[in-house]
Amino acid sequence: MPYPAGHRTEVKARIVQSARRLFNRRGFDDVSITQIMAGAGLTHGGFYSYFKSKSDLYAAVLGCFFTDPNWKSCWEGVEVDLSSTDVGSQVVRAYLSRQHFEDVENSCPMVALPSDVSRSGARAKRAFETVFQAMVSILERSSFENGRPRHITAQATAALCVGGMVVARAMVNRAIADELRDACMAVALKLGGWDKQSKTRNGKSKRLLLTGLPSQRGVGL
Amino acid sequence: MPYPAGHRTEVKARIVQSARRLFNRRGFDDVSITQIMAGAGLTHGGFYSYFKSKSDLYAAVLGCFFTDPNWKSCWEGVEVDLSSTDVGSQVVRAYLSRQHFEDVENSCPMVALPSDVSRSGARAKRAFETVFQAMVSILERSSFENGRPRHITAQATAALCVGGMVVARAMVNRAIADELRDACMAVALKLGGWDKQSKTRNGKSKRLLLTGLPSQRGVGL
DNA sequence: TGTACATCAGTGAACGCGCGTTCACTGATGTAC
DNA sequence: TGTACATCAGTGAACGCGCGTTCACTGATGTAC
Repeated sequence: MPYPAGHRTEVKARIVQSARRLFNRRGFDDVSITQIMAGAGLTHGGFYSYFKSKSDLYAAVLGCFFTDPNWKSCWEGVEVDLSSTDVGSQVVRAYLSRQHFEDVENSCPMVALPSDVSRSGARAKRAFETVFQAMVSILERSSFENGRPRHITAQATAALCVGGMVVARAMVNRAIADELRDACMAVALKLGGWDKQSKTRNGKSKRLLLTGLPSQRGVGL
Repeated sequence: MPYPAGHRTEVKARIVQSARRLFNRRGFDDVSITQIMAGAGLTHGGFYSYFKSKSDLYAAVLGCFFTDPNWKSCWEGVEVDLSSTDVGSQVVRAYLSRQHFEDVENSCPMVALPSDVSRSGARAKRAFETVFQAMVSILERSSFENGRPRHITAQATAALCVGGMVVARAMVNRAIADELRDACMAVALKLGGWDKQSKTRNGKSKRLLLTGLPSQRGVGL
């Protein structure tokens, strides 16, 4: 066999990563295969030995947001302790953070690509749905509110986080966008009952990769 | 002067309407000028006597969602009484309704195009921001909650409505999407304090055109 | 009322361009002896 | 260790296509007399 085993797998992952960054920034149509391959250090010709078509890659990219365990980094400095009882609180804070707002390339795809997914096929939508459900289930488990079925509150909280970010990113005025993020964060924390708690519990905190939520051991659905 | 005065204005509006429907359904890049002009009953060649470029039209479309007072119809049967004290409640219900969910073509652009706007220029973002702020101000004025500054709650409620719809549209499973809409509606009504009220007050109800909120007399900002 | 005319809204052929996709080829790799 | 070889990952020229955009033209319109 020429070339070491796993070589193709590694290159394919590089292509997907490049595509993810470019799609997050510019959407599906505005990104060319030449650019994606260049981002992976290759030329366009080789593309079709890895993917059947551009749409195929698109679906793979959306799917990989939660199946690919090889995330390199995600929002440096935003740490979430997965074993803590208030993971929900930390997820909300991280999700609506300035860092997540600014880092479009490494953004959660639910924030960067919802419109594109709406117009896509079942495969992309299924990937989106799974990521969202995973987020809901994390919030649900660490929620403190009892007045209403937790599931309902958790669903709304997740929608509030995603919606707040989506809307904030579509604004011109930075100050207004910041204000909106803050408002959403305050209400989301209230909804989960995390506003009565101390902000953080210490302990060794693992970094939570929000774009890869469900692949985290013991967390996903 | 050949041709009646206002002829061009009327045709231009028709082009914008056609573009709006197509953009809502398929986004910016997947819609061609030929299709837009065909939707307005014309051929592609005439386009450039109305708009400088396709991007120019795009900005005009987003801007017109709130400046154009000539909306023909919007969600037949979904009625909102603008003079009622619980407009907020009605806006929330209409916004998260099954009808709005299904009618993609006549959808609020904040639901159909947020990702596209994020990647666009200042003009499109400014239009988006204005529509959102108008929604917030309606919710704020008819809110009943006093525990927290109303403005914060109103911002979050608006983000929740938009976010719930955006996420619901990006899902495969209809039942899950419906459940999400319901959850968001329940929480949004609670946030505004509208859950303690009777559902509707009667009176002559005007139809509220949600995509054109700010242009409604006495309502917008 | 009828005819000649000027205007200009809309037409459709044509353009260049960049894209997705294909494919014959290259040359770096690990293997066999 | 060295040489010949088979494999195949990656290259880049080439393709057809549809797009945005341009422009010389057509023909319907309202006006002038």
